[in-house]
Amino acid sequence: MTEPATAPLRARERARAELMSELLAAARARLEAEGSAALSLRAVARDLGMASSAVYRYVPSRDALLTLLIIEAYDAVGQVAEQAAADAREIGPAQAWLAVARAVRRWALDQPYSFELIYGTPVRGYRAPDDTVQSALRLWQVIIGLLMEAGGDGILDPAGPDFDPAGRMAPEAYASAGFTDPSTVPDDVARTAIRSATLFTSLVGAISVELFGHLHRVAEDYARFFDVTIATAAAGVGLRISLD
Amino acid sequence: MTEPATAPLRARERARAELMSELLAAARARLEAEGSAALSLRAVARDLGMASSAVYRYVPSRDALLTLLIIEAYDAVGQVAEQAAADAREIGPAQAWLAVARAVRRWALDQPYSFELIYGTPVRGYRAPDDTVQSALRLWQVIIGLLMEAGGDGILDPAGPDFDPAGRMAPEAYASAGFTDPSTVPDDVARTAIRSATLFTSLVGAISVELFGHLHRVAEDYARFFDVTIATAAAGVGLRISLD
DNA sequence: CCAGAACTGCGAGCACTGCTCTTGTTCTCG
DNA sequence: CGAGAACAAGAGCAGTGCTCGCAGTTCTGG
Repeated sequence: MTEPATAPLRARERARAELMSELLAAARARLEAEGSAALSLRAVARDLGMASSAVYRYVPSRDALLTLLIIEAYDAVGQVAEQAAADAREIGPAQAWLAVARAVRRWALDQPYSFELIYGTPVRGYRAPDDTVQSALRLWQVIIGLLMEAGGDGILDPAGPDFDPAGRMAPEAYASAGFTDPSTVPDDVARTAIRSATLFTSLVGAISVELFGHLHRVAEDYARFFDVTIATAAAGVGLRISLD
Repeated sequence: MTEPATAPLRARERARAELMSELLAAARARLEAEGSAALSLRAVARDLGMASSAVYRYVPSRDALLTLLIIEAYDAVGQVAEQAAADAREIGPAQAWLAVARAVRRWALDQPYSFELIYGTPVRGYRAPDDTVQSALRLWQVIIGLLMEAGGDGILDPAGPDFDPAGRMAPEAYASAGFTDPSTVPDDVARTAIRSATLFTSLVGAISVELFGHLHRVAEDYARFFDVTIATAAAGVGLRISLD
């Protein structure tokens, strides 16, 4: 009675929204604690003190719940990268990339199960719905931004092979940059796209390898090894990072 | 009566060994078909026409069965790498590395679930027993061998940062090369070790990123992108690969 | 040769999972 | 107020890993 028109059905909706966020919080807690494989809908229901069947009023399936957590994770890592890039604006794109990479690694080490959720083995039978790509793109855009800036500064001098500039990336990759017709994409933009993918790969690779235990008894100082790996890959695309 | 001394208990042992290999074959088949998460001991038992409880006479747990498959997978990928390196002996270490990387990628694409099993998210609650490291090392040794060869040829001219040569790798890493005292490891060997880790990281990273769907709508020609990524990383450690 | 030990397989059962369906309750809105 | 939507709970199904007791088989040593 207090609110007109738009508000009448708020009571229930608010309860729903509240429970939904509690549900997500509980799910995230279990995820961080035990990993995605052990995330059980029944356990989350118990945490909330409700029957497991009731949870299905809010989430259509366990996979859907995971999808929500995946989006959260993509956003979290994207936000971390954006923040790191913003903080490092003055030290130049090469050192900024190192800062971003370190921040992402830090995030991954702090919440390994969230990292696994998005960059590890995909959940079986799971195909990423389009809801996730928007969030997944945030990290990419940070990388591309840094490369564009470096290109503008004339810093880029790749040590690796110089790539065919056109036709190697998917058209959608350019669409987000505003190029509706792939044939109009300038060569340097195309090159930037490929290079960004290489940087992305080295970042995910370096963290995965460390987090999944493949450096066990191989490297000793993981942080240092990470820096070296990132710097090496960056050098390949023309970003010269100086370490310490 | 036919065989003396050593052979009398063969009947049982042979049956056991035979069933064990059938069991592994069935498990591998299910793994390749549906992935490690869906690998159920009961299903394997059904495939063999025996009760699930009987399987526990041969394998102590599901995780132990996975461990066996993990070792098989490590050996398979190691064997693939060794073969590729042997076949490419004449084209020089740089191009040989490209050939090895391509062969490993091919293997991963052909049996993605096996790749995931060893280089994807580790199975929850699972800690690799020492049985696996021996097999896991085979791929490393191929990489190190190629780098040593390249170092001997004087090809290496890293574009990336020049690493501190000593103290960065774990002592065990050198032990396998015969250096019991890490302080006696020559600088160039230490550098080779770090570089091998970088190459390894780029290889695993490039395959993971492709296989786990992160290039979806980003790259178009995955094989080409893979080559570029490998060549870029290789350039960072001084291996100059030329792509056709 | 044959008794006892070791090995092998089976079925039932426990606790857990995702998910569905039915029943009953509560809220909302015309 | 009263119809209908939204909600919560419980039972139940099919599946999982794993354990235990019971039965048969095979090997081994006296």
